[in-house]
Amino acid sequence: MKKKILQTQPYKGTKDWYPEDLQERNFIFDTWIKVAQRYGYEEYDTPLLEEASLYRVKSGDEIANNQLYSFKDKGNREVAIRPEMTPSLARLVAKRKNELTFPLRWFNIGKYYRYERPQKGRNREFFQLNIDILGVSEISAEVEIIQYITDVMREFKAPKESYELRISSRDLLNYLFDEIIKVEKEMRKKLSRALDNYLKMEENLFKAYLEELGLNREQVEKILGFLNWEISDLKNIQNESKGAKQLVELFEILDRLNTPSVVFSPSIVRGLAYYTGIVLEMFEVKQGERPRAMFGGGRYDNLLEIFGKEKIPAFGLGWGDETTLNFLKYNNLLPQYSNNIDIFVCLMDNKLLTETLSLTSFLRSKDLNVLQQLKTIKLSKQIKYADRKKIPYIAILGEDELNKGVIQIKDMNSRNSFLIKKEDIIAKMNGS
RNA sequence: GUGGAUGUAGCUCAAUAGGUUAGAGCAUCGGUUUGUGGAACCGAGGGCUGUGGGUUCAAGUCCCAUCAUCCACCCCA
Repeated sequence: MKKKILQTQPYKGTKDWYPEDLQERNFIFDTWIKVAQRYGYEEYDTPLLEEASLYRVKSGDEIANNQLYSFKDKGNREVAIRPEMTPSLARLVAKRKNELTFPLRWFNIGKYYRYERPQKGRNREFFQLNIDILGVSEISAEVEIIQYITDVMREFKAPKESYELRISSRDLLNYLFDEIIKVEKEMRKKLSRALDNYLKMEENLFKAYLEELGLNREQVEKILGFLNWEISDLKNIQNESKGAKQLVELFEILDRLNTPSVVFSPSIVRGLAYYTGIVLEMFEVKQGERPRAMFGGGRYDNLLEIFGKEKIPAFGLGWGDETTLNFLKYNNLLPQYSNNIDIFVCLMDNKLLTETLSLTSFLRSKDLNVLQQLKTIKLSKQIKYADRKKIPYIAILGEDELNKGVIQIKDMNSRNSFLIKKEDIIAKMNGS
């Protein structure tokens, strides 16, 4: 019988996280968390598994069926691995709606699965930060989340020109559809997708595409006009369009706050699902390349409808790990890898094992991260090992040191070593 | 789901036109005498050439299938 040899590569669309990789990921997570807490947001979590129906309520949604990892459990329940956070968030909020104190400011960093064709920045398993504010219908909610984004980018030390936060409004889009070109439901869907692609396509091709969809010349010209609107144009229609009014207000505030890298961009649409007002999308800007989307978010005021509860105004975003990692790598903003080990304790002789271990325990009790050599090999090998691991100090406790009642400490950078009483080690290491 | 490109050691790549036992650099491990690292020199391990089948005296190389990766669509809740 031939033995089946297993492959070492991970399941399609997933990846392994070696210590160096995990440290990069944690750098992102730590930054997200640190800034979120600075804004008073509280962390929550939900199960990885949910009943599949939670994602199927938006019936007819092909995506929910095709890209959902789902299966029947042993009790014949249809279960799905969560592909996004928002329905779960809605569930948690709906369940305790009457006892929660609004506004609610919550965040979570979690793992998600989507069954789709992997490509750059898009895997089947991915992580996402979800940060949401619930219970505020005013534009100040948008402002706060945008400030959060800006602060995270600042923590990342991302140059202003390396990214661009594009903002638009679903209400403004509806104004275009209802008042300017007057189109019906089906056409809106197709048009929304087309608009989303505007910046990717050449203008002639874009025009041709719109005509192909069945729009007349006049409508096409009006759409192109719309796509070139700036905030100043919105001021003229403030009284007719709620979206325009909100965008004008939002950008006035962002301007006064000197918010970097934010632009009004009428082509931002963001999916079709539940967004109701302001929508935004973060883009990575590279020289000589088309900007690439990093993450997005928006206002979704109909959140609790599926649970038969009263609506709650909400604004939030989902920020993925992979695109962010690519962004930080490209801009060289990731910290150098470090294993955080402070000192390496050599083992000179098996007879000295207990003495050595108690030295190590002592150092650990002083809050140092200590790596202990566990078998006696040549000292040069031990030092080499510590060097490879870039440990800044090593401690040597042999017969000589033991007789004198001292420890030998070696500073790996200066290559100097000195004898010292173990009680004085901490002060010496901090002082030097 | 559609179209295209690519799979050789941990990594980057070689292997004339199909022709011995698939090579090199980097990395890893060991040694250059026994309590002191980075260099240099010497040496070792590591490959079912992604997987399965086919053609052939002979396949890393040609053909088919399959899996995976990358790119462009689709989509992005």
